[in-house]
Amino acid sequence: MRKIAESTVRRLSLYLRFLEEFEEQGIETVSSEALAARGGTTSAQVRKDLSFFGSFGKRGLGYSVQELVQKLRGILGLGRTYRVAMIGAGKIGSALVQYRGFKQRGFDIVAIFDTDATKVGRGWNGLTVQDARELEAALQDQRVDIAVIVTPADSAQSVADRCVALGIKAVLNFAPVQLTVPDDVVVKTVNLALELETLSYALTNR
Amino acid sequence: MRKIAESTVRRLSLYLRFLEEFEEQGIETVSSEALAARGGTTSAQVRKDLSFFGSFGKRGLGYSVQELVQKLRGILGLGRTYRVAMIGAGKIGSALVQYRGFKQRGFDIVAIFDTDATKVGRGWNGLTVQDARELEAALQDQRVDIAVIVTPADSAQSVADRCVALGIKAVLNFAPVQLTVPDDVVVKTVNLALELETLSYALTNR
DNA sequence: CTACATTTGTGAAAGATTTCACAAAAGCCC
DNA sequence: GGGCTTTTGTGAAATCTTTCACAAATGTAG
Repeated sequence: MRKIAESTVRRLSLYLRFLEEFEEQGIETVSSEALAARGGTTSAQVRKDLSFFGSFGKRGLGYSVQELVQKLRGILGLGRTYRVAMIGAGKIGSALVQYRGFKQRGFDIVAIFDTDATKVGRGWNGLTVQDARELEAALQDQRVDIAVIVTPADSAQSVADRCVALGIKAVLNFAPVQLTVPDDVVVKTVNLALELETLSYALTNR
Repeated sequence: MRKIAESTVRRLSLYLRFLEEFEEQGIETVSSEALAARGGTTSAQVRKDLSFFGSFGKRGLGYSVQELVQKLRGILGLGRTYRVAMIGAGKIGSALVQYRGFKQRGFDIVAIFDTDATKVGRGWNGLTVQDARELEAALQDQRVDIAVIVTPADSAQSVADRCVALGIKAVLNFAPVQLTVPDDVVVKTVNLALELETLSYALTNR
């Protein structure tokens, strides 16, 4: 498939959210203009984004909300469930585990690890925290699609390396470091410091 | 000042992190090449990014680590402290409050709010959770630079509106909604669902 | 002091993304 | 069915971002 810009994928994901809202409200069709207004972009952008994947609309009418929801789910790969392992049972991990949207969208947390002996063995939303030293043993015989790294900065890279060695191809990283992984592994890093600094920059340069 | 791309600002923020590492290691000068290698970009990109703000290097030698750290701090507006109000005392809020990098970089949390009566009045890292209904009363007579919104999705917009009314010009939003604010207010949204879906897209289209 | 090795800073070229603008399709009304 | 209105899908143009490539500094060694 032709290479699609990350910005496009992010917008598709947003459109999906808005379409789901519309669906709940019982709205049956929507124009690119309406979708754009909801998402703070332009109708041309919406049409262009969708056009990379096909033509889903009806001229003169707009898009069927239901149909577009399905198409976008398909495009984004949300027609299946993903098995997620969380490494790090600290505050952020805890917050994530309880985040409903996770499960709702088909991301099932199937294992949680930590190195802290006081945490290992404790229950966590129906799962038991396992010893991070046993990562390999625990994950060898079960499929994991996505690793969420919520460890301190200094262990994040070594955890990532071990996940890669286990064959995991997608990592969501909350540790404030730049992870190095092979080309066939995708990493998304959520770096709070970066977000704060873009705010600080914006506040300074006005 | 000429408009600078957000991607550039984010990279500057990354460079700063790497330079601080170098500084700790006692490295005194660094080339654009070395900085690029650390950050997974190219030397031309590093030089171009910096060139928007001045010329900080010495030809044939590179950049003084110490000097560049200072320049970048200045550019990013990190030469001061920011007063942060957190609205929502749930798990994510809790994780953020304990995140060291926050205070370390000059972002001081000065107030925490929640609507939940069982949380109001409780101590939280040296602060007392205040009733969110009293947001205006509590913030009217003290400066707040940044609001961090960590509420459920359905109250995020109304909280944002109230922050805007109080004159707050920067918002870091963790609620999974698109916030609408006037042009002179900056919003950064950290949307977990979006990140997961770009991963899911990447896993699907390979 | 000169030749040489580096490495910056920056116009220009290449590449990517967004916006424009309009023909083509589709429904609606008479 | 014909004319009118709406709205898509998409090449082309405009804009933005990254990469290239090289002259200009700067230090070093002989």
